Amino acid sequence: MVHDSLSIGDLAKATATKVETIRYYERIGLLPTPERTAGNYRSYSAAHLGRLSFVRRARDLGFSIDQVRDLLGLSDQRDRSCEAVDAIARENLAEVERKIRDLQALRRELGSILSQCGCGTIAECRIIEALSPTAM
Amino acid sequence: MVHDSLSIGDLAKATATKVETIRYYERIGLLPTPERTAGNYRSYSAAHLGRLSFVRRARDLGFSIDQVRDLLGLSDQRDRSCEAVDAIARENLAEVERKIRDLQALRRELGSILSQCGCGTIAECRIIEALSPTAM
DNA sequence: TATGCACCCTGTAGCAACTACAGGGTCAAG
DNA sequence: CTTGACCCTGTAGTTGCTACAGGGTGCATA
Repeated sequence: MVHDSLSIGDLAKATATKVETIRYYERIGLLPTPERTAGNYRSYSAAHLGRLSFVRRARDLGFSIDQVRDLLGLSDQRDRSCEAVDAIARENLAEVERKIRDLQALRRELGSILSQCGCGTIAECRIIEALSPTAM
Repeated sequence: MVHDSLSIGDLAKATATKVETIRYYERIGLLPTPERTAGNYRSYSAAHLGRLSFVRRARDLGFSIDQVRDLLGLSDQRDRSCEAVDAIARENLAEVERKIRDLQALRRELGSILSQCGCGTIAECRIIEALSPTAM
């Protein structure tokens, strides 16, 4: 591992992201501006790869860009006051736990649809109930 | 429970949704067109409430409108062929399980940030690693 | 050496999924 | 009978991408 630098296309492939999306994240300050080659090509490191992977997964889990920024801030600004970090972490933890519960309910329901299947029609589908307020 | 009909504002409050968003969902066919009162106000039932709750939660979990439509289809069209339903359920189950794994990794990391806190600064933050490809 | 071809660059415009008015009607309370 | 909270339709703006247009880079290969 002497010069493990990635082109924007490599990074895009490695993270299943569109090249345009990476440039967009750079423009809005979610990814740091990378080095440039002699020919003005962006040149990324493993750190960029890790950060972009995180962003993509967090976005896929339904966090907004601003929430992702907060989460990234937890690792970026470790010289920040502990109270601020704690508040962000605590808030996000509660949301993460709620999402896990919702997804587990959805998984149960999808699983039961699959186990009913192999017959003709669905006996009784409770998929809407799975994510309804009473299932909290 | 004789006449449990809700105004659009009631429904909005009950599901933490903007009134405009509910009308938007109706326009794109995600919510059925409700009854109208004499004064042309939308009048919703408990079924609408359940459906909208489901939509909001699924959206919050990172599913696209089209994916939500598919999931709703699982409960709406129970006369559909079993193979189609099975395919949709199976595909979504895999995605749900991946999201649960990602959220659990994120929860672990947020939890460890909180347990470290109460001191001065963060010892070592692995929040990015929590959602990096190797954590799969 | 040149000439593809795949890739990169900076724009800018379009799309998805809301969100926020503008301009006006409905209705229960006082 | 009017005032304020709510509702209506319609359209324009915002967020988070996504897709070109018009052009440069760089390597293989004829």
